[in-house]
Amino acid sequence: MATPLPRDPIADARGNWERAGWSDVAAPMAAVTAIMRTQQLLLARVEGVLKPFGLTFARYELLALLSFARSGALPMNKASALLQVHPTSVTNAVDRLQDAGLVVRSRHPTDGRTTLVELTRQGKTLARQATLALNEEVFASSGFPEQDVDDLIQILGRFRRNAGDFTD
Amino acid sequence: MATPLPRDPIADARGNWERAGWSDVAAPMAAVTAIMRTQQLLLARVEGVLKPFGLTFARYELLALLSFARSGALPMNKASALLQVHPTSVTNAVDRLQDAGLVVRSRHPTDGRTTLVELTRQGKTLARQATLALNEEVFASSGFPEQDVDDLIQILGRFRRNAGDFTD
DNA sequence: TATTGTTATACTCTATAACTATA
DNA sequence: TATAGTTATAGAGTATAACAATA
Repeated sequence: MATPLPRDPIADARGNWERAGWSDVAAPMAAVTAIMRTQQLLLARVEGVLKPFGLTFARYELLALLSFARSGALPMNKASALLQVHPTSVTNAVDRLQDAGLVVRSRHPTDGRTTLVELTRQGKTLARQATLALNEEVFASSGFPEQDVDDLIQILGRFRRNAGDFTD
Repeated sequence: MATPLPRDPIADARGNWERAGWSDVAAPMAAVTAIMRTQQLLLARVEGVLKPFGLTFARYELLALLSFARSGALPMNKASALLQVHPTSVTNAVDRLQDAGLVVRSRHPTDGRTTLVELTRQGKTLARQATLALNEEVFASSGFPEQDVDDLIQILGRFRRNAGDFTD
């Protein structure tokens, strides 16, 4: 971890915005910037935990998704939709995971256009191990007090719904 | 924007965690995942606004930082520290911005090891235009209600301080 | 010796476009 | 015609290691 700065750079940026005459948007600017930075910190932490497993966050997310799929298998486009990433990103991730022996592709029984992805036994095991590591090393001490966790879930849930992520 | 999902995938993941017996970390997992997704949505929005200016978010951040520097110039390592990115990322960004005529490098007057970065007149103009566009098209309607903005700034500020970003 | 910055290299993820195969 | 997926290609950011120059 780098040396802490003597001052909060985002609070400083907010001050700069206000002095420039943009007071009306200074707070949202600060909030958006803080989300960017927080994501960066959390991602580094998560990837640090996943690295020993040979996984990136994107690939872990796919493994985790599959591990909770009822039938154990998902169509590529379903995975793309649920993970909210581009279809080519899924193709890429599945390629790597398949090379690592963690997933296999198979044909859809009735729709010949569709490719299914499924965890191998090895993939199931690794997904579970990686999840336990994340639970213990990241989520159990996330750095957010309990009330903040609840507030974040509410606030970001409203935002994501508003942004069109889901209708629910 | 892709078709909204019928259900919130993060709420579903939280339910999966609880059913797997990981109730104690289900909420922090959901909060962390929500931050990841929110960052993705915001970044896409920001980069969409910056694209017509030929800027990425990383390069814009550097321009904005320089535009608020008192002397108008910053050492590379100072920029790296304030933006909280790797020094090679700054080298890379400055290379591109210099190619575009938006910044120039110069020698530090007293420390020969240090390289200063400074906005050109063109860089100053573009930084201002891009900022006005972001203010208008992103921050003025960020998708967060005013109270949520304030809460986010508080919650994420606590987290970042706790993570060692700043001491303040 | 320590610091600053660059270079070379490599590895992510992402996106567009063109293409095949199937419905 | 529309959909599903792959391929090729490109570009982004990031990181490590080796190196040069300076303190």
